[in-house]
Amino acid sequence: MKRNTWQREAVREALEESPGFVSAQGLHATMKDAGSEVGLATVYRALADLATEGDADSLQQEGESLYRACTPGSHHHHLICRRCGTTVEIAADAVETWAREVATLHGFTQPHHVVDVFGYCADCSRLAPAHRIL
Amino acid sequence: MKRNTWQREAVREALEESPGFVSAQGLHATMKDAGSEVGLATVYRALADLATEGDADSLQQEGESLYRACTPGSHHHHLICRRCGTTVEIAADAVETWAREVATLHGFTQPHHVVDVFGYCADCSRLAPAHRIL
DNA sequence: ATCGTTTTGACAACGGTTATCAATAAGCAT
DNA sequence: ATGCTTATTGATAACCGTTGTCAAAACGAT
Repeated sequence: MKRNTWQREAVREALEESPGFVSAQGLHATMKDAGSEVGLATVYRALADLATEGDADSLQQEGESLYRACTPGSHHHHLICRRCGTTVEIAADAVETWAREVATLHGFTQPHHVVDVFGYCADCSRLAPAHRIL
Repeated sequence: MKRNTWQREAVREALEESPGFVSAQGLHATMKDAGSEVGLATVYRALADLATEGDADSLQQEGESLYRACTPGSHHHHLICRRCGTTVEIAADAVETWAREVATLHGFTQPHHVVDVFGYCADCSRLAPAHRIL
């Protein structure tokens, strides 16, 4: 049976207070700074649980998993700032149906999809002129 | 100045002969089995170069980077079989414009996007009935 | 309070990737 | 061809995020 511990709840709360996507290690550091004495392994486990339960979104960037609290049950995608990490949730039914259709068209079943848009948010666009070509 | 070595060319050719996405280590093993004596580090470097030059697509799955040769210059996405790795290149102008629009709408600049669809291809759907719920 | 089972957490181990650095070889100039 | 400069190679070590280990702690039912 699944048990409720203050650690898991602390991770959930810390995640909800984080503005954008955070890494497990980052969240652990934040929590430690805030005085919460939670083990690193526990943070990893709690985040993985939250993700499988649908209470958190996760994405992979540069070899590490990033997490973000999300409204449970709703399927959506993200618009993420490459510099500051600010994230906007975006829903796009058109993309959902497109993904399903293109999969079926090629005989694929049980389709999943990964759709994320990265860029520089308004603020960071202002601060950082294009010294990055991409 | 950029130099041409037989190692880099060997990696390019091995990648082009691979049917789906391959990992750096997998490609290295394949090449070694085929008698090509190329260092692992070199394979990593060559694949990274190919990806930045636009001659290879890359995606991240389960903590590792996978690569695939692609027609240079063309932007497209993939429909990937979760079981056998077979890959279909898909073009979707609708998704391209959608990504650009949603980014601009929220004030984001220099938008990139990651759009990949995973599923079980026709063959694998037949072989593996749904003992995986997702 | 007691008990059985789950969870925790410090640390080791793991796996993919990158850095190191001496040895090699590509490409240019002569 | 020869030498020279410098990018590249490759064996290995280091790195870093993540997961396994396992004894100790604690949840929840009784």
